[in-house]
Amino acid sequence: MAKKIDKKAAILDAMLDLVVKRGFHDAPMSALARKSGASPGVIYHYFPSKNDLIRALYQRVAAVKHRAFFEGYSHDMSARESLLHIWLNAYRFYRTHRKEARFLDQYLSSGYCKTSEDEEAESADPTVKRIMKWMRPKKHGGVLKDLPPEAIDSLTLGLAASLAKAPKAFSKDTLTRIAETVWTAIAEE
Amino acid sequence: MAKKIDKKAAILDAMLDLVVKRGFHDAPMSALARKSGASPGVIYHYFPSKNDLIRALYQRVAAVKHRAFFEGYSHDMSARESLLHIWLNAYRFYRTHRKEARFLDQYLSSGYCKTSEDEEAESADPTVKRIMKWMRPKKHGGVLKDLPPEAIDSLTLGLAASLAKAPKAFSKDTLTRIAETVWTAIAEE
Amino acid sequence: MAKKIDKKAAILDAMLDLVVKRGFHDAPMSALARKSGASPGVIYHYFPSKNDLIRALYQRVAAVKHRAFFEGYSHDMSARESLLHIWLNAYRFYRTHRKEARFLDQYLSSGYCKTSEDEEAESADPTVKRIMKWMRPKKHGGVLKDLPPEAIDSLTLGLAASLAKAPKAFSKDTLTRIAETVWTAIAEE
Amino acid sequence: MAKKIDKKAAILDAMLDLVVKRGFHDAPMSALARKSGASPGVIYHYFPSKNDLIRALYQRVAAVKHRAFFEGYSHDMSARESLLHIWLNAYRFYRTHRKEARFLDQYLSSGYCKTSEDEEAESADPTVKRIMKWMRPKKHGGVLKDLPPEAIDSLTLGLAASLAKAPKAFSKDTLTRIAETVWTAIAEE
DNA sequence: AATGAATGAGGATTCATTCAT
DNA sequence: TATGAATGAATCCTCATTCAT
Repeated sequence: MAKKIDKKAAILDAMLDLVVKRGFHDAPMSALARKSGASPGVIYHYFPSKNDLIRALYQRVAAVKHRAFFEGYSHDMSARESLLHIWLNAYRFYRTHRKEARFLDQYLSSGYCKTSEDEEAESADPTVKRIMKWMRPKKHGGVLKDLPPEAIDSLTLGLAASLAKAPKAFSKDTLTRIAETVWTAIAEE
Repeated sequence: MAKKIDKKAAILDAMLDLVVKRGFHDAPMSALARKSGASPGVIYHYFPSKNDLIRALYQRVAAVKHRAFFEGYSHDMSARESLLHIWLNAYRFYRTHRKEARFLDQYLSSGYCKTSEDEEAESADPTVKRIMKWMRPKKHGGVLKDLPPEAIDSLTLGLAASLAKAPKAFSKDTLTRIAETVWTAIAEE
Repeated sequence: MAKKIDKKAAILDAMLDLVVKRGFHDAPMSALARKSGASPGVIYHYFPSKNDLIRALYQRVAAVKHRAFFEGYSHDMSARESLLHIWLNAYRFYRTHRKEARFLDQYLSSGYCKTSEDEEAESADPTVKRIMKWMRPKKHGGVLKDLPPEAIDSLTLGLAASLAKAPKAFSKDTLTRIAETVWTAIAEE
Repeated sequence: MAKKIDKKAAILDAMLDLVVKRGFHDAPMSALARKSGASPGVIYHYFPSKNDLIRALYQRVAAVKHRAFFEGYSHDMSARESLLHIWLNAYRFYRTHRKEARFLDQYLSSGYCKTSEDEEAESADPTVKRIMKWMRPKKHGGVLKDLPPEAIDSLTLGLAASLAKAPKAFSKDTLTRIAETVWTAIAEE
């Protein structure tokens, strides 16, 4: 039964690699079989279809990302502390999971996911809910300037993702400085 | 001969639509033929292969985007004015060319382009060169805070692109306010 | 009108080249157009179809070959002289028309010609008829040993064709010696 | 696993038929699939491409031919006996394998084989090497007259192939007589 | 006569998926 | 569970041929 999990994981790993290296177009099941060491037959034993397999991969990656983002986060942090903490976590995740980052980019832009369930799952999480409470403009009960949510997202997590794509990693100091700059820019007062 | 251009354009238009609606995976030439009203044969008369066709589409889109970004820009603008101007142009472009925006996202994340020629062409432009001169940290001869280029890019054009993805358009006032917030955040002093 | 002939000839020349270089499979009209400098349209002005074009080419080649074989032949030669003369002509033709030789090989083995008219035309020639009279076993009124016609053909013209395929040309002396050896082998007495 | 071989063989058989009946041009994979009873998919499971399939067919045919030529041959035969034996074998092979003969003609003249590996394999065989030792002019250590190798080949195997193309088979007596005529013609003394 | 864009059936090949073993 | 041969529709692309100009 450990085997089961291993094989499933191996298949997902191989698909991750494949999609990152060659794109969703040009990621055939035959190549997946070769790469993963699983026969076409077993792949379909574990996943009902290619679509399901890819969605499963997305969910695995999303779960890992979610865990990484909130690692070490505690409810008694201030809004500022929370943001800085999560922001650094995000950078670290994107930096240490470059394949996953590239996969997410592609998955989200490719329209491979037709359903909107994906995000719903995310926003159902109580921790996320709590954070979202103050991660919004003051006039909506939060602590931030009056900026559209898209702007807030882009200026925080979007920035972390962009920075993680740089060829070299940034020092914690640099990152903290940047995070504080951002905080100043978006926080009210 | 006007027809020639028309047909080529029609094919590219149809491919843009197709990729945006269904993704690079699931954008077969047969569907393109149907959509564009061109026979499979002629498509290959105009483009040597599907790859070339997609690259040509990218180049067309990139050229339009480039023109849009610098529309109305003049060399006697101050750094601040330039940024605000281009930033608004970018937002407008992404807003009025949503298909193009989605295509670019997908093209760049899918690895459909293996060559790096694409960006090189962009940065060879003299206007871009001139702007890039001051769009960098003060210590490198620019007017900005000491931030990595990825951060600058994300905080400016990345933000514009994100905002453009919002369901509703923002008023010019809102946009200007956001742009100024950003300027304050990244400009030195 | 000289142009007409030139263009037709250019097309046939190009096809000869094409077939010899790439084979009947892989000799598309598009390549022919490129090579010959004629547009697809004109090719179809001169030849009703690809099949006809190839048959026309065959006929041109066959005619040239026929002329070459009987060049300098005169009716007052003895059987032995005739054979030697024609045999040397054949060798010379295959040697100086290597493309034509390769084309003939291919044309005849490929079944591109479904009709048997091709050979009929040849054997209708009065000169050929006269020669064929004594190029047969004595008991059928000829001057040769009792060998099947296939053997005679192979030992004479077949041999000439084979020799012509050698990398280097043979001297006239060598050829004459070989021809005499053959004559001795197949002539009665 | 016997099935595997069967299917591969069935595919090759069908291709042999196809090429012989319709030529290399006009031997589409679709027709092959129909004829062989294999789906397009499996054909590509067994052979990476049409080219490889045809080369494989050639190699199979060449191997059969090779075996047939040397059937019953023993090293203690005299040169004369060897030649006669192999010559008769050759005739028999071409006579009983007319499709194979036509295929070889076409394969070799069509330039479908670009590689020269094909012949190399043949001449690496030790039996062939041994025979080739005396199948050459006396002055090169053989037992034959001073004739170019092309001539020797044409006068022996070429002749056998030609005879086999005759509508009717020849009696063993006739063949032996012809073989002896040839031997006399090419052997020294 | 000449062009070359246009056609669309047909070519080789791939690929998600199934199924006998 | 696992295999990998088998399927056949769908893919990208070609090619003989036509036709408006």
